[in-house]
Amino acid sequence: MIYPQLEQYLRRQTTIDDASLLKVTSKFKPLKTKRNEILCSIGQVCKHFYFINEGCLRLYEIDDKGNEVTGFFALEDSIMSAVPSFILQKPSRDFLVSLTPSDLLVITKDNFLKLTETVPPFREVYNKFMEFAFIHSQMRIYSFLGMEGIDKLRWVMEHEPKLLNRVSSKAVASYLGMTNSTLSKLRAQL
Amino acid sequence: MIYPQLEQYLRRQTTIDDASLLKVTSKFKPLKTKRNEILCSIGQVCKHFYFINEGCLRLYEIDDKGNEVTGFFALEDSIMSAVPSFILQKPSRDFLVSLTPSDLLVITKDNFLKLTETVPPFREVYNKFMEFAFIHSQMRIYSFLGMEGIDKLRWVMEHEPKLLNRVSSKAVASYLGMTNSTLSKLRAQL
DNA sequence: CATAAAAGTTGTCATATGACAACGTTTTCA
DNA sequence: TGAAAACGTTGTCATATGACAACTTTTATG
Repeated sequence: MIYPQLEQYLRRQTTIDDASLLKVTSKFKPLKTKRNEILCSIGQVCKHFYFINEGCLRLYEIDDKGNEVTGFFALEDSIMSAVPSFILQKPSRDFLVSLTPSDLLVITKDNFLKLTETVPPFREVYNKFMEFAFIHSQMRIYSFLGMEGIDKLRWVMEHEPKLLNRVSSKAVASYLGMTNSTLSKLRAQL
Repeated sequence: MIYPQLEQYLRRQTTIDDASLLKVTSKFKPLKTKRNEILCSIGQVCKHFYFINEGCLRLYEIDDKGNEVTGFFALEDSIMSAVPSFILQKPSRDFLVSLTPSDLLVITKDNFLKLTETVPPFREVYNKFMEFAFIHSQMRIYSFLGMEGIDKLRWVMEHEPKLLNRVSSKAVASYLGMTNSTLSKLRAQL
């Protein structure tokens, strides 16, 4: 067991024999990051995928007005990347950063792709990640398009309570599509 | 060539030999729908995936206030389903309907899953569909969370111009997260 | 530990958009 | 074809939220 957390994650997502498991995990390398360390910058082509042992990653853009908009948060025991850039292998429109000091495992894009082609259970894991990511994005669209601010806040409290403890107000606001000060006022309202 | 459009779609998405292609396409059955025909209703567990030869499908929810919120439109030469329900095999929170009379090919969930397990190129096609769907949802989140109405409208005009010709104003408004009347006023502004 | 920078709070004010209603137009289908 | 329903437009009004600023609190770092 080189990386027990990653192994458990893979076994939870799929049925995988020990040989394949080793084939997969051996391609990952440990990486410790600092607070606000940039894993992929705007303009870079993202060449890595990450497994989070501990910590928190954030994917976000800067919109036309210069405001940050958060696309995705990922916490421990999940995988993450600057997905659009990783998939399309085009310059990223997003930053991928570790919000807190994090304990990660990294795999290169080439190794990642080779594994999806040669280890069917790994392809399944990747596919499940995409399914989850899509369903999650759809939930956000449904929840945030119509709702008023106070209801969006309640929605996150109910559906992603961890986030509110782990992430700065500023980042939460950028995730809910409102300004800092509006979030602060809504919180005061309860 | 039983279903030339479907075959072309598959060949465009992946490299697939004729035997596999036949294995896949033979599991689809033609289905003609009327305008506003319901393919999956709220509460139903979605058991099918669809390929669109011609027409337009819409996935939408009814929010707490009774307003429609559109999660996804799909036009010809793409595949679609009530994805969250299909994946999780839980009662759907969405309606999946054909906005216009449509010419579809349908495959059952069981056959679909079997194909993803036994025909690797088909798994790849499904995976690419999920990747596209996720990237598209993320684009909407980035574009719609911060933007004002007029900019959202401009965004769709630029990125999905087909939609505005094919789809009712009401449906577009529910896709942009605004009311009918607001969209109408914004259109008047140009 | 001290200082600066970042984050969060709160207030005022302007405005984009929702709610609602009245009305005209288009579509549906019996 | 004609009646009824659905759709789209436009107006008025109320309000949630953004913009901005002043201030306090927390965090980062030498």
